[in-house]
Amino acid sequence: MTRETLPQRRDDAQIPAYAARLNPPQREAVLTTEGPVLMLAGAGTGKTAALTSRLAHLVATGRAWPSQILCVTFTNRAAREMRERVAGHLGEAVEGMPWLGTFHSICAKMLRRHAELVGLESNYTIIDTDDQLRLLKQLINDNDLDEKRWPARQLAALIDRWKNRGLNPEDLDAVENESYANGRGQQFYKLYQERLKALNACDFGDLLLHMLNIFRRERDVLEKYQRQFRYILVDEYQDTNAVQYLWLRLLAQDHKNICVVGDDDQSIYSWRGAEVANILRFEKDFPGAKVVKLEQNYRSTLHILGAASGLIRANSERHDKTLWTEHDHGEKVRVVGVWDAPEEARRVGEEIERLEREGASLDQVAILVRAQYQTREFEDRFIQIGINYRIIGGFRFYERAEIRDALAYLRVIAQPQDDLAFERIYNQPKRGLGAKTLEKMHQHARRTGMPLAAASLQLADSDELPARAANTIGGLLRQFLHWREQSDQVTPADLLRIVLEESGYSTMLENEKTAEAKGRLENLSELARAMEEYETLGDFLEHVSLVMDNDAADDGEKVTIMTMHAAKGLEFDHVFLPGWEEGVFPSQRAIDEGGLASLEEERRLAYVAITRARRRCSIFHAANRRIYGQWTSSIPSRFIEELPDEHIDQETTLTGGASLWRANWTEQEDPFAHVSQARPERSTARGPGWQRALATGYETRPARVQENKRSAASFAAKPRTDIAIGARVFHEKFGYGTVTNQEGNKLEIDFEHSGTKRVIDSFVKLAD
DNA sequence: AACCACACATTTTTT
DNA sequence: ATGTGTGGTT
Repeated sequence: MTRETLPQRRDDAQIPAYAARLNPPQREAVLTTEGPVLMLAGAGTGKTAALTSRLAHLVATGRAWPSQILCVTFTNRAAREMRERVAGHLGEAVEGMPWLGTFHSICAKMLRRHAELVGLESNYTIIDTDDQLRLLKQLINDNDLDEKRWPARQLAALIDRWKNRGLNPEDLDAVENESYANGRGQQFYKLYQERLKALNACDFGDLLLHMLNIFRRERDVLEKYQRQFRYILVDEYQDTNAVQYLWLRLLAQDHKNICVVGDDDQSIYSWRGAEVANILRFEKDFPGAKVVKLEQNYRSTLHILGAASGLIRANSERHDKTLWTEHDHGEKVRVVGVWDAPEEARRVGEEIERLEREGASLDQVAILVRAQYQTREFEDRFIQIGINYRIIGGFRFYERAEIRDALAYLRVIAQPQDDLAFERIYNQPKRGLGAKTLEKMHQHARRTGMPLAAASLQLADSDELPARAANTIGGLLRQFLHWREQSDQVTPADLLRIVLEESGYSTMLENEKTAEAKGRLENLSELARAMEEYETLGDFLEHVSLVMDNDAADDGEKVTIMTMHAAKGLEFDHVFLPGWEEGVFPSQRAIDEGGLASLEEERRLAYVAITRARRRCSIFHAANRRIYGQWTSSIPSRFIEELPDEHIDQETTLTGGASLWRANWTEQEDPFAHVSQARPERSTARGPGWQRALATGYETRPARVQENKRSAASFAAKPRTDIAIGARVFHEKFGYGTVTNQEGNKLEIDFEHSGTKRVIDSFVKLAD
């Protein structure tokens, strides 16, 4: 961020390298090591530089070892950037910082050590939103609630909100409880938590909440961490929610060496529980806090800064800051009105081509949109005219079906209690197992309290299932036992390859001779490749669940297309901001639901977006746009009017000035007339990765899976004590019979009408 | 148990 | 418009 070299000072000799390029406020923030520090850092004012220098300073002056500093960020990207820059300061001499990471990854790490305190094992699974939703659906259906009337999504959102606020089920008040299914909110929250515990799993919110609960309940654990972390640094403090705040406060309350950095003008996450209030009341929480304001902007030209500052001034709830810069005016922010969205994409495309001709790097060009659906228009256009682009966010690598299937296999191997994963793949590839078999397995699992996989294995060893299904299930489960043994002996990547072959998953895709299947296979070998750097399966799975970003091989220069939210913390020479229309930005939701508060949040988002630009910023608005397949006309965003005139240049492709804008488009006869050019086919080009994967090859011989009595037995539930050899019993399917043999909870029964069968004790009742 | 057709919501944003 | 999830059909 700090690209400028400040005038050299005479006393340089006494200033360590990491502080030499800092301005006076930054330096103050770095050198004030003891006690609470609040760093109010406007956009582009070099807060990361200050933060990383502070880290370097703490280590270099011997105040703390890297392992004694807790440094929390909000996103993985920020953590990565921080790590790299600290490494730059400290050199190779110091081993990386173990406690630098996102709230979630740090809590996950802590929780592995203390899992037993909240009823989990240390190899617990972190489930994602998808699994969470499936789980909740099951709960809702099992408890005779109409999922149509009380959607799982709604419950998921509520639970998330509660967890963000640090509330356990028993902490809910009547109002909260009432918010789902007529007062069953608490009941379902509690059921959900119990279910997670049984699955040895937790969701994202739990990572924080469990650790907070532990800190609240277990003094000694808290004190251990309080002693360990002599210094605490928090990035993007304006984005912290209640749990994060409480968690930090507990950790810092002893020595109070906590330094938080943030900017209330860049608070754009209130919808997920972030409380700007946290940053506003920091001085009350930590009396005597040193407040440092960073106001010199090193990033943008004066016009860009002026436009952004003018816009944000329209907000009422904010700390007034005066950003200034030594840069020159540069070009004014351009505001361009066009007829419709395709024209918008054409214009942006043309300008990018011009920038390219002028020698600009595409890596320095970004298109920032309000919502994901806006990316499509640009994607189509760029494919057509051949501009390289990358879309950040959107469909993620780890969310693709084949990747999730592969991960599900690995999860079952790593964590036999992971029912959700097992359910996902028990018939994938198709094994001829269906809903009926699943129902049987569920029943048995519930009756015995065993995990689904274990219950299924036991079931398969009995005669409860049709022979074919039993064989299939038994075979699959024994494969899992085999893979589980392998998992200690081969690398995670090889394990995946073995599993994909032996399970028939690869074969399934190979038989499907479509381009799509090829792509899937390629994705899977990409996954295996990505796994090479992990030593244990557990490490890899944790990485996958916490670090969902996909920075796979980025070859060549590309234009970046992403949401404004995702762009926070980034900077580009050239920024395009399309879709500044009422209803798109500010979004319709913000307009009709949230009142002033959400409108101000949208405005902060606009501020964030504009301040990403270093040299040039162009704002577009279209008169017509297709949203959800519907053509809609719209008027320019109110944010455009709020930009100070002296910093912008307006233009429109329509006849007449901007003032006639509205009259112009309403009178146009046929808004659809020129919109109908054919779209090019989506490119399906595939790299050579897939052929390479085939050529490389590996053992493809099917597994020879031997009986594994030991592991099977280790799954077994407690045998019943009320049944003995000779007892007369009743079985729903086979009728009455006499027990002729008992081995653990497996019975051999001579049935009066069905002959001799092996069944599981929980399936029979004692006959009277 | 696999396949197909229809209805439906979905589009903010992320760990 | 597009994708998902449900329900009905073969």
